[in-house]
Amino acid sequence: MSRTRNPRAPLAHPATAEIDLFHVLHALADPTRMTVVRTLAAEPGGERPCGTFPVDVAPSTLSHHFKVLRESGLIRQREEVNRRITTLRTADLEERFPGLLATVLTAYGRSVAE
Amino acid sequence: MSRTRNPRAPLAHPATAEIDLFHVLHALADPTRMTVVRTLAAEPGGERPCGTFPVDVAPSTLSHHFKVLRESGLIRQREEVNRRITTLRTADLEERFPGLLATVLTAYGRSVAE
DNA sequence: AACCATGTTCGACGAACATCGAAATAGATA
DNA sequence: TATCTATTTCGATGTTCGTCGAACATGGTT
Repeated sequence: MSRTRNPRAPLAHPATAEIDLFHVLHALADPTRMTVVRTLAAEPGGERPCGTFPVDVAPSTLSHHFKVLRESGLIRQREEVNRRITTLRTADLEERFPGLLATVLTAYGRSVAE
Repeated sequence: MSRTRNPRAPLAHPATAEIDLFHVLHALADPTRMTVVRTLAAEPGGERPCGTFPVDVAPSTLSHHFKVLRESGLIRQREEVNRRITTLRTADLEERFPGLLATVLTAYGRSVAE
């Protein structure tokens, strides 16, 4: 018995009804994670692999942020060939907290525009 | 020279244009602070002294939360006789991030109602 | 002058967080 | 099979956070 790792955990996502507002707000209160969310929201129906986000952190750090986003219910990730594809849970968020995501993204757009 | 304290600092508030979205989201991502905001929002034009909020933390802890809320731009505090009166910066928030506060408060109402 | 009420600052604590580098996993390719 | 690519997990580090109790500041009351 040498290794007791848990590689490739089964990617748990909260159900729509279980999405917690405080977790969502906390997840959005970070520039790197906001960039991820905003990038996904920019292209409707957008999916993209982890490596393609315009963020400036180490891969392991980004992986951590994906976990936070996933567990908060903001994004969904599915396994694919050699990639992990990320999508925004737009509809689920809209069902759980109507208007929240759009309003926050608009607010972010404002603050970027000075 | 014995004491180098700074009692009763002059209560700095960010200008409306300087309100930072990440600070706001972070401030709202805490149950105690959310309770403060929600309590103020519940009564239109509501003002109330610090001691009258339905929260369950030590006075010093609450004071800390007020500081976070004040510095994020969510609340305004003014000195009065022996009290410090707190108000929600509803109009300023609306100007800076339209719809954000209302949407978040509605979302919170939802999550409380299960 | 003592006391009380209100709310703050200070200093400490453990928990959570953002970050990284190294090692590991899994599949595709050479 | 060895290697490359994509991404995660692990372990460590330094920082921020939420919390508290103790002490302090201010002003009204006794």
